[in-house]
Amino acid sequence: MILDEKKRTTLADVAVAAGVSKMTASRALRGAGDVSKAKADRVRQAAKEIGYVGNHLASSLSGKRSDLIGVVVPSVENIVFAEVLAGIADGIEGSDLQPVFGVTDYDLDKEYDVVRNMLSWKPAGIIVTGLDQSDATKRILENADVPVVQIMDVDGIPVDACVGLSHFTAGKEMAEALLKMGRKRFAYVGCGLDRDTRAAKRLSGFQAALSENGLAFVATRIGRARSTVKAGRDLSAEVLASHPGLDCIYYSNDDLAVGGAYHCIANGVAVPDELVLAGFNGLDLVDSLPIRIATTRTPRREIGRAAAEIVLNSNHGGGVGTERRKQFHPAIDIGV
Amino acid sequence: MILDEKKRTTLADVAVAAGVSKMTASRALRGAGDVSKAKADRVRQAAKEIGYVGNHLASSLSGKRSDLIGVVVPSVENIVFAEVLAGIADGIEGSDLQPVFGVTDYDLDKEYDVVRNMLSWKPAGIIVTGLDQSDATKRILENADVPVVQIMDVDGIPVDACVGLSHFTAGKEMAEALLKMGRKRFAYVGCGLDRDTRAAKRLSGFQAALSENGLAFVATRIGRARSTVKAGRDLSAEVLASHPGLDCIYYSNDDLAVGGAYHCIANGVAVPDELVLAGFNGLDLVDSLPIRIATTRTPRREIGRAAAEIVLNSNHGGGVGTERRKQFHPAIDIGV
DNA sequence: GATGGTATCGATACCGGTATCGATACCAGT
DNA sequence: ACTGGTATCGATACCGGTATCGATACCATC
Repeated sequence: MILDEKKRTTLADVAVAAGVSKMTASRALRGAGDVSKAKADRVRQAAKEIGYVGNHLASSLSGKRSDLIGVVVPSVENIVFAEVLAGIADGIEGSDLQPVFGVTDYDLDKEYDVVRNMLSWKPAGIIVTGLDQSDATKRILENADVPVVQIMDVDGIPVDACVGLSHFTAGKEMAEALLKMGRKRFAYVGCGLDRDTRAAKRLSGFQAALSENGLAFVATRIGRARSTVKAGRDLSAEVLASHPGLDCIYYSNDDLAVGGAYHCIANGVAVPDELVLAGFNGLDLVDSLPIRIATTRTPRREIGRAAAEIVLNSNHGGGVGTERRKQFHPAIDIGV
Repeated sequence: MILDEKKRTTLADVAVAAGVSKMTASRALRGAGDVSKAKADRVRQAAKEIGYVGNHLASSLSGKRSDLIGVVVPSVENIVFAEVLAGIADGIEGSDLQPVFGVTDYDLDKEYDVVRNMLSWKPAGIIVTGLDQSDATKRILENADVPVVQIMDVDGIPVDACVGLSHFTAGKEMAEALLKMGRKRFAYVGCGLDRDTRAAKRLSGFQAALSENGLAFVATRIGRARSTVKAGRDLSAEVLASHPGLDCIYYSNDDLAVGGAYHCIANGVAVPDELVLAGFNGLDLVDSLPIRIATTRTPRREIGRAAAEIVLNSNHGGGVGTERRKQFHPAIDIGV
């Protein structure tokens, strides 16, 4: 069987078909200069006819960078990061960049491995979650000669560029808003704070606002499990049982807060009159909840898109013009 | 400044440091045979000392396949696919494969482009959602000489391998369970059925069971928007207003069903006594809902993991031994 | 001692593109 | 006619690994 050769068509095939050299074909297809319009058209035509698809591996190896864009997130199950991914997908739409992702499980050593591994693809850019990597990770990022965008957080010094919001401020502003509503007896419910440094920053911002007003948390419940609706429901039940008279619970995020809402609905706790629940993120499922809870609306998708655009610009125009620090100022929704 | 050379260390550096040839170093680091234990140790030692990290692009270009595993999903915002991604991440853990993802937005043409583009990375495998790609897409998948795993669905003929469940059966079994509860006046609420063929399969399974029992949907509401909690809430309100006396609503998925639940809670509709709500997927947020709704619990994470393992096996052992069709039989949760 | 087999290693040719630089042609200016 | 500049193209050397195959050494067997 001589027919049905499995071999993919290569640039050389295109060149032969168009009657030019490989180099000219390469230039024509990339839109690089130094090709006459006539030949460029012939090349494009030939490529289309024989169904040529470039080999990304070859061009990436040869060229300075690849068409891959590395995305490092702590978890993909968390809808927040899924939405960030969606934003990134939006941002690179039409640019033939492709996202590769790595998951760290909030583990700094794993993060180092993932980043290191990612860099060996010579990505066009790398987007990592948070500003608080280990020193070793930051070092390889700095030396990598690749645009680095740290996302979600801006409370700190970025390696290169960062896009996100101040979690300290977010926590503080939420506390101030709740204080203005007249709330006085606060509890805090959170999960995984030792690993999620952004949640910890929100907490300290919240606490700062409380102590400025001579207050402090009446109760604190920090779970070690993942942040889930179920965990929120359980922890809320515990804290409400052990500390009667609370008038507000601040959660480390919406998932937990929704769990709290479920508990209140099931047990007839009047929300928000008797008790105000406050989360963080402004997820879809919060909006349609039969009761209203407070939350900070984070622009997840926009953050992803902005990060992708920074990478794009860095590759396109040399990256000098781009903003190195893009801070969003999320709105607070008090829940009526 | 001669120091601080940006150049990454390469395999040649390792070879020199270990006093062997590039080829021997390559073999030692990969664990390929034909290397004495003494030299292999020396190479590994040298690699560690100079901090060598292999260049994936070069090895991928040279080798038969890359260390990339392509994942094509219709959407990443949908928590269902995010969980599948998490399962894939689980499955490839420890295998130095990295997932690249492409998003199709349920668009067949875009799917073709994404798949085609993905294949040009010579991935170690490609995981695509669903069995119902366009003919052109199926053709390039067949000819690609790459393990292909189609996920979520098994109602049809896979290109290569598939992992998932029968959506027709899932719909049918749910209907049968609800009929057994004595429900008689059914409504259907769904979104995006024209593009989500699996939801459409569930619907026809459900209808098949109904007509076997001499019944049919009293009302049907098909939205064109994305499946969101909000859409579910709105559509539920509509259908309940226009068709009083319904005793069960089947939704195309849990997101919509949760929206329905929110509507019922807010409007005092007794669930499940007066009205049973049935969704699909068994999401986290359904479990902790203050009222109980019916759902089919799909093993999303397991599907992802199984798909990754099929790819892994195909690369490892030649892939002959692996199962080509893995069907899960999801449990139905009737919601008390 | 000749022969055959196995274990170990390295030289060389790729993989499929891109960067670089020199060659050629054509035009304007003097 | 000669020089200089620009536009266009191609030959060649990589990019950093892996596949292939031949060379060498060492041992057992006859």
